[in-house]
Amino acid sequence: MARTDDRYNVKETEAKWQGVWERRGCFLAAEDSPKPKYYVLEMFPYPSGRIHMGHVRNYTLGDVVARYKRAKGFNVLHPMGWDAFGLPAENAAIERGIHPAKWTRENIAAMREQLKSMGLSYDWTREVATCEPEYYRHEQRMFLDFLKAGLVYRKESWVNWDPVENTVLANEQVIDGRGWRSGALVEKRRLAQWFLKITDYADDLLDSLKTLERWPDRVRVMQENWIGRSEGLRLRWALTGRPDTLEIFTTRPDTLFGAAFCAISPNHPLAAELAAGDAGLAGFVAECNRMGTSEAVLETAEKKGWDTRLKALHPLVPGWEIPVYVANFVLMDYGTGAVFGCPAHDQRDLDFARKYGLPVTPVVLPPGADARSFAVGAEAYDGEGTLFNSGFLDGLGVAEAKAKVSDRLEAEGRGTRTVNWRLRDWGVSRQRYWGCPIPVIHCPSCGVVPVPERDLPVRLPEDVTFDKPGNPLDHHPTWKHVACPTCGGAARRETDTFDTFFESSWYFARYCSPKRDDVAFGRAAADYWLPVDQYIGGIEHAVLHLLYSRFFTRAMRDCGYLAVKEPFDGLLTQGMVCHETFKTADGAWVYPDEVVKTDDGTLAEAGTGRAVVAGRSEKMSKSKRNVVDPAHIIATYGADTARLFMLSDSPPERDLEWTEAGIDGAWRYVNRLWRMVAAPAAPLPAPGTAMPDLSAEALKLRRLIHRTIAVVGEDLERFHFNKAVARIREMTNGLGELAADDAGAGWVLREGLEIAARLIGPMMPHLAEEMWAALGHDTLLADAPWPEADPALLVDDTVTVAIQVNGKLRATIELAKDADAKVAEAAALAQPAVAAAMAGKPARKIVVVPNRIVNVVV
RNA sequence: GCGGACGUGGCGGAACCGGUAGACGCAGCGGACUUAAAAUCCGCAGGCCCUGGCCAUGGGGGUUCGAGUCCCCCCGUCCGCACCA
Repeated sequence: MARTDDRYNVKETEAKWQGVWERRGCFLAAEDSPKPKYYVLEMFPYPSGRIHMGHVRNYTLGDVVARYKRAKGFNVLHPMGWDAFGLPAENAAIERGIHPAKWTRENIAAMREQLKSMGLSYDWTREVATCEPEYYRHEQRMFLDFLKAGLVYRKESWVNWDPVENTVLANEQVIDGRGWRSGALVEKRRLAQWFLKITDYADDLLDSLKTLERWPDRVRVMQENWIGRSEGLRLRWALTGRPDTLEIFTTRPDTLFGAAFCAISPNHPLAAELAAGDAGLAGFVAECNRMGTSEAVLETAEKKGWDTRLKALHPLVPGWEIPVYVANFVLMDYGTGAVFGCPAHDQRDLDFARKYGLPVTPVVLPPGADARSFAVGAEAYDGEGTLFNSGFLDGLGVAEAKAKVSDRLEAEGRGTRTVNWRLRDWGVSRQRYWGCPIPVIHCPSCGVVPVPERDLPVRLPEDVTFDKPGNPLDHHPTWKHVACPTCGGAARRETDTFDTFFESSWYFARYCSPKRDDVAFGRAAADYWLPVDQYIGGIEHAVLHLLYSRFFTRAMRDCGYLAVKEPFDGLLTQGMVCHETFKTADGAWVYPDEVVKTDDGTLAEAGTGRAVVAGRSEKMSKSKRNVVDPAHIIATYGADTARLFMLSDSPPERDLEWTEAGIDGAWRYVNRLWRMVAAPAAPLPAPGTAMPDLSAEALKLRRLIHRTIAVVGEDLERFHFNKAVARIREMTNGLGELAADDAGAGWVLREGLEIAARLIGPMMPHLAEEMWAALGHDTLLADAPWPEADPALLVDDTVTVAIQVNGKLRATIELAKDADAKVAEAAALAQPAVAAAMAGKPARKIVVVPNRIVNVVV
């Protein structure tokens, strides 16, 4: 447990060095440095009011990179700011009567202090908060530039509508089809909204993923799937008794002869038209519209359809009529909002066909199957095969059949080969107060008019109330009423605000010149600093934030803002911080620090004495109360201990399990390091003393020290922080074992302690400075270069070689490095254990891998 | 449902290109110091028979002189799915 009377006084020491760094401006980035630049960025936080362990992990990782790169001689930009618009501020306003602006600004102040207590090497002079007009004015102008460039348009789209609160709900606010606060059944509504044409860049966003070599593969794959390029055919089907046609999109035109139905989205214009004269269908459409807008909900819901009685004529077989259904699983936003179903070769179509008694005709024969007996049971066949039951396509493979049928339908003018994208344009309108106002004006005579540049920024009014349902901007008595900039007549401001992903799509560029009022960022500064060399944040942002930022960077480039097209050169996605959960018998979650061990070894809640059971470890969340407050940990053990724990054990990309025992272990190591310097095991020579003669033991230790420098450097380059910590611990274990107390031992001990301080510098910067000072230096470790290993100490003259018989380890021997294969063989066969394992049989073969193993096969 | 990842001792994790599985730490056990405890230091430690072996990397197959690592099948857990950030 932490004790303030320990010789290493964490509180004072950490505060002292934080003050020194700040006074000396150690971490200010310079634009005129001769050093190479390095821009390291952690995803900026939403100012919820208190930092959580996820922040501690994220910012510790970034700080290690920043400090390490600085020591390696880079001119480092390492900024921090606030993603300050968002829904929680409005919730606070509604629930607790605090104005979102006040709430947000107070939260920022509190969190800034908490971050500062972590000793992070930020250039705080570059801090930004996205909710301030100094920030968002630039994105309003950017939006208008995008508008001019044709990247912005307005269209109607579907939203979750809460009829009681009179507001649009986020997907997470829809629980089982009802509004989270009102409990009212959620409706889908069409609203006119602003969209950014991210699909214009779909090809490039997809292709360029290949160039992002320092991104995790899984993020690239997730983006690839998200963009979802698919090649297929748009195909028009004639309808019986109607002059118009139904256009569907399919990636499987080869299965057309197995078609059993067509299905259109409940939001398809045809569905709306038919519903007008069919109360049953209208009811079905309304039911579908209560389902919510999220894909996960649609895909997992029971597949349901409504037979419109309308028939579509098969495009290849004259006279073949196919029923047209309205189906809840067809998305209006994807393709044409209409599909044809081939039950034999698509699972969803098969489920649908079974439910509504539609025919299941196989048309692709799996390799080796018999055409006469092949039938589809409970599972659709979506693999390769040979076409049958398919007229002119019979005998072809799937790919050939696709080509042939597409050729014919294109020639007949009924179909068009198309590339379809899963990616949809980015809807940026939000019917919310706490966001950046969209800078346009609606005029009854001129239509949509952009706010003239001279009138920017459109400021968010602060005198609003939250007592009525709906958007406070709409209720404001004066704000939305303006004169039209074009005709001067009475007009109305857009009361929607931007999606908060808007702010986070360009903040990395704002940090390049955060103080400029005239432009979002200086061109020269952006050219110098961008792209971000290393970006670090949670895997939960793998698709949206990162994709939007990639799109924004391209859009900004095309509007002349900057030169790069990819914002983040390297990406590290960290795992979550997890903790054991605790519950009482009646299911109430209990905070870990309220759980005590009773005398008989069971767990109980501290206040009430109620029995508590420990559950599995899960992501720390307020709702499950399995949280540990970083502020408390830092106050008790210090920032270095918390940072060390974050870096030890788990690799950064994996989930990390927070444990009391683990933080204790880190705390013990902090103190152990401190004691090694405060009370060294052997007398230390003065700094800079020439190396005396070394004993064999001292030389061996020196080899360990230099090998550690080498491997820790490699580990940090690859973000293997847990391994780096292990290597440093190995080295300090070695220092602790040093027995001799001659001059050579003292000299090597000093070298080892100095190297220890320098290697832990990026991880535990306060302790490292304190050790460095205690070792007699009057310079700052924060300014010291990264240590270099002596190459002469990295090579050993002997190696340990494993000897196997039939692949099983039987002995290990010491051999000269790079010994001849013959020598290795002879040495291996001379081992008694090897002879015993061979049991008198002759060696059939001997595999020698130099410096590693000898495998004798008998 | 679709997509993605992960699975190694009691626990977190090491193991580079297929070459000594379990580095480093946590918990545990034994000892030293202490009146005692805490702290600290030293030692032991995957499992099973115990001379020496055998079995072990979610399960089952395969390739190889040799597989945690490569291939196929299966099981389990977690994450994302467009208005949370």
